[in-house]
Parts: sequence; C-alpha cells; structure tokens
Amino acid sequence: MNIKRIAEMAGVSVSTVSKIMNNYSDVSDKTKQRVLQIIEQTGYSPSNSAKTLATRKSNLIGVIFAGELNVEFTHPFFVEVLNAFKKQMGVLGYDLIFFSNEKFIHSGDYFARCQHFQVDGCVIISGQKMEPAIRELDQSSIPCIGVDLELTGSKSAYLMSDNFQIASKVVEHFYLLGYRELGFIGSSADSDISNRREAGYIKAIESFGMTVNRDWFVHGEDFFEPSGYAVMKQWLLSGNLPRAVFAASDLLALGAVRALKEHGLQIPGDVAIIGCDDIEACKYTSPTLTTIRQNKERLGVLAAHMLFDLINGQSAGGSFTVEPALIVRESCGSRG
Amino acid sequence: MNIKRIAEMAGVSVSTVSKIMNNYSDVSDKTKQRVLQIIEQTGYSPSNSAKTLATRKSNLIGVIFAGELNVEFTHPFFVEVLNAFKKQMGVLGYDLIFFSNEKFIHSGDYFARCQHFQVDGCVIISGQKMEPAIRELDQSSIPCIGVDLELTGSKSAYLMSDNFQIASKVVEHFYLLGYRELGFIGSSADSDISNRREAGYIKAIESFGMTVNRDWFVHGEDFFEPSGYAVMKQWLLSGNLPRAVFAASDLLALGAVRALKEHGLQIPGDVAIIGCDDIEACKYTSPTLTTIRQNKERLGVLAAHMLFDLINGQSAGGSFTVEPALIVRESCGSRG
DNA sequence: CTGAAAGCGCTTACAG
DNA sequence: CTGAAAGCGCTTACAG
Repeated sequence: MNIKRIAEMAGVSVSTVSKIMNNYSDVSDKTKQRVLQIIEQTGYSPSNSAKTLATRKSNLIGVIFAGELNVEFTHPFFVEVLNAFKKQMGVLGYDLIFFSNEKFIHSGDYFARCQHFQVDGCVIISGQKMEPAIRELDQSSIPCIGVDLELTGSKSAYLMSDNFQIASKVVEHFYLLGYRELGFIGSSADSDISNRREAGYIKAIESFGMTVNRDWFVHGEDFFEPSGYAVMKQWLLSGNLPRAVFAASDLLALGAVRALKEHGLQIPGDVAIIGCDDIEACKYTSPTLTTIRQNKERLGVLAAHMLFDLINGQSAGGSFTVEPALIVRESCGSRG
Repeated sequence: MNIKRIAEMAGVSVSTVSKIMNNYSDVSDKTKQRVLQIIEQTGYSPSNSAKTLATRKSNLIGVIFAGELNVEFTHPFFVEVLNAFKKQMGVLGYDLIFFSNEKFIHSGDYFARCQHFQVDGCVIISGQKMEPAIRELDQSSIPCIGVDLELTGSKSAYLMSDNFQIASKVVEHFYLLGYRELGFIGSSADSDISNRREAGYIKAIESFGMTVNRDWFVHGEDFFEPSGYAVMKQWLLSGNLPRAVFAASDLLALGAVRALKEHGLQIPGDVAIIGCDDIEACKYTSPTLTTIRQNKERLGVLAAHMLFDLINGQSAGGSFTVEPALIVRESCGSRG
C-alpha cells in the first residue's frame, strides 16, 4: 500500500493525499474526510524511508552510550535515564535507534552513522570514559544532548547531576552524625565521574573545617563490587581505618561492606558507609545501604525536552544541573 | 555528500560507484581502488533512507517488549537478553530500532510501525502479558522471533527457557535437602510465565511422590517485592507455613524473606527459599538467595541467529529451549 | 482548493 | 567492464 494507491482509490492526486497526511489546511473538508476514511480502512502508513529521503528529517533519535561497548543495557544508570527519555521522546513524536551494526565502515564512527540514518538528534549518556568519536559528533551540526557528559558543540547541550552537591550532602550527613575521619573509595583513576565526586568530596570536607587524610582516598580498578572489597581489605590489613567511607558507587560500597563483615566489624558501629547510585540491591542488603540517588527520571525527561528544543532551533545549547537526593538507610546510622 | 558527487569526483558513473559499494565483482580493480580511495577520503556513507527505498530492505530490527509500556528498560530479563541480542545482531549487520512515537496512528500498532520503517524483522521479548497487537504482528509476513513468548506465525519462531526444567531443578534440590512441605508464591494469576512455572512445579512435586498442598500455592499481585511480603505475611498469620518455598521471581522471594525476618524466623532454618531470575541483589542479601538463572546471554545470541535465518528464508520457524541453571547460595542450606 | 512534475539518493535490469 | 535511465514512495514549489 502506498500513497499512489490511496490517491487512486480516493480519486484525487498524490499531492492532495500528501497534504492531508501532513495536516495542510488548504484541502476541502469533503475530500479530506473521504481520503482519511480510506487511509483508516486500509491501515495505510507512509513509508519512513521515502519521507525521510524527501524531507531530510527522519524523526529518529540516535542513542549512544559513551563507554565500553556492549555493556550499556546492563548499566543501571543508562537504562533508567533511557527509560524516561524514550517515553518523553515518544510523546514528542520520535522513535529511537541504537547503532550496533559492526559491519559499518568505522565501527565507532558515530557521526557517520548519524548521517547514514539522518537522525534528527542524538542523546549521549555517559559511561566510564569519553571517546574521541563522541567529540567529533559533539562538534558536528547534529543536535546532541549529553547526560552526565559535558558537551560543548554549537548544537549541543548537556545535563549533569550536581557532583559537588552529591559530595556535600554526604559530608554534611557524616558531619551531623559526628564522624570526622572520612575516607573515599573511587573507581578507576581515569573515570571522569569518580574524579568529580572525589573533588567535590574533598572540597566539602575542607569547607566543614575537617582535615583530608590522603591515606583514606583510594581508587579501585572499576565501579564494581570486588574493587570496593579490595580497597577495604587493604585498609583493614594496614590497621588504619577511616571512621566513615563514601564510595563512588553502590557496588564499591557493597564490596567494602563485605570486607568489613569478614573481619567481624560492625556497620555502622565500626565503620559507616554511604554509596552512590541507589541501585535496587541497596534495599535488600544487611545493613541496608544509605546512598545518593540521582533523579534519573528527571534527567531523562529533561534530556528529551532539551534535545527537542535543540532540534527545533529553540535553544542555543547550555547546560543544566539536576539535584541529587540523600537516601538514608541503615549503613551509617541516623540522628535522633 | 552523495553518490553522485563521489561519481563525479572519480570520473565514473553513479552505477559504478553503487556496484563498488555493494561488492559487485564486475568492476575493474583500477576504478575500484580509485573510487574506494575517494570514499575513504570523504567519509562518504550512503543514505539509509534512499537505500531502503530502493531495496525494500532496511537492515533494521524492531525491538518490542510485550508487556506494560514504558517499563521495559527497567526489566532486568529484557535488558540482559537485549544486550546479547544487540551485540550479535550488530555482527550480522543490523541496527536496532525502538518504537516509542506516541503520535503514531494507533499507538500500540506494531505491525503498522514495522511497515512504516520497513524493518527486516522483529524481536519480541516477553513481559507480563500478551497483547493482541503482538498476535497481529506474529501472523504477518514480517519475520519475528519471540523470547519466552510462544509465536506461531508462518514467519515466526521462538525461544523459551524450559519452565518445566526450572521447576524440576527446584523440586529436586528441595527434595535432596529433605524438605517435603513445599509452597509456591506466584505473580498475578494472569501471568503466563508464572503459571508455567507453577504448573511445572506441581508436576515435579507429584513426580517425586510428594503431595501438593493447595494452601501453600498463592499468587501475589505482580512480580515485585511487596507481593512476596504480603503472601508470606498471610501464611505467618494463618500459622500454617510450608517448610520450603519457591517464588516465581527473586523479588517475590526477597519479600517473603523480609516477612520471615520480621517474625524472627530463620532462613533456611525455619523456612527455605528459592527465587527465580538471579537478579544482582541475590548476591548481596542476607542470607544470599538460592535461585534459578536463565541463560539470558544464550537466549539473546540464539534469538539473533534464529531471526537472521528467518529473514533469509533459511528457517521455517519452530522453537528452541534453553536450559536453566540452579544457583546455590545460602537461602535453603546445602548438602554435605 | 487541486494536480502535474521535479527531486530526494540510492539500486538494478539492460544495452553497449 | 561501464553507464543511461527507470523506479522506489514520498514532499514541495508552482501553475491553474
């Protein structure tokens, strides 16, 4: 079924059908009704490729995970932001495309892929690292929105959860509970997000007038549980333990918890712990884990709106920050 | 940049460039090299819409979650299968498209969307329920592969994890540990997957010569934690507890655990529990949760290959079963 | 208000 | 081995 057949069935020209499909006003109500009825009956749906070819607009948004390939869907942050983004983008009239084709000329060449599909815009969600191919896309004429990723291109904008505020909420919470000897477990040293959190944490400690003990600031290999275990184990063996620890991810925090339990120590009695991310497991562990939650739904919805404005030339870029929330559970005790 | 300009730059015809792009053999090596070099220099990538329009083949696979809209990416089963599927489909030369556009004529009309994008095939991953719109797609001429979803169309095939085997492994494990009074916590009564697991469980209990006590077979409202809590609470209040419980999901199992702990009961000392899914939280709870793991990676990879064969007419449909694995942790004790 | 025609960027018989 | 031309299914000035 195509537009030509619809036109024949309705006894009108192809142009007229096209106008009706696109809500042009200069069509008589009578022909309009007749044509719409036939469209309804036949279930006709215009070919996206023909339409894209003619208009240079695909109504497609490219989704890119800026991190190691093929782990994206198991990355809880990515997935939750994406869920909200997809929903909102759908309301705005767009579908989503994921680049996976490995036969593509240069397999990491996002810009070429975007051109290939004539996407109207891209969302780029931060994983572990920043790739050069992302920079190329950012600097191109394709509207891009970064989530937890600083984009500087003229057609780009970005959203960040406020990493300084994350750190500040953690430090304040520790402070009010009376903890003064604070440690930090980070992800790998080249992780942008981990480094931002660490910098904010140090700044916040200093602004509360406490001292920063460098022995208690250690990086793991990655964001995962065994790294947190290893770092805590190292502290336990050295006999020099912080009284309260902020971990750059919940999994790191859970690893640290495991090491402490193994040594018969109490949480928060001996060491208090705060994680970051609020993954589902936090609610089911023992003790349950106090953590920082980023408002992923808000990030996704805002990303959709900002991208839409960028596509329609209603925005000149810029950036926006989303406030994180402290989720108090058992792992560092509580006041009162 | 388009094929015409490449042709001009190389001093050949558009046809020739096209042949080279598509690896036709009847082109002289000399022109081929010249053209390839220009393509390389310019970074030219052919327009997908023009190609799709000309060939009626989009190299796009539609991804559909057969369940409540807008929860898909937070559904761990979906997401893990999808990760493996995407990777394999990429190797086979396809990209993935997600339908989200809500302005679409009928918003659940998957078949129309598939036509609109001329997708080469679809993967449909089972969520909670089966929608009529899925049946329409299944019966259409578009190749479809179902994951944990029985598809019967002439261009369809499906993959299932063996629910009977899941149940059988659970019952055998309980049996060998000496438990004889077995209970079951299901999801809502209209959940296909939950019902299959229950049926298999009952069959397995009977085949081990044990008796099925209907008081210990209860459905929750859904797959989530509060449902499991509610069911166990009800048993606790009635004073009539099974000795060992299989829950249709890990979250249901964790809810049951919470209720038991609240009543000061020991797991597995008083009640043994086995969950289903092997979500990440199982490793971090106390006690850690014994569960059944579906081989989601294998499901994803197989789904990709089967769909590829369906698209290329190499397969006449059919179905395939993937073996589940029992993951033994602490929640029902262990032998030896 | 309606329609004929060119054009979007490819592919594919077909002729040479 | 190479190229001219029709066709894929739309949209969009433009003429009437």
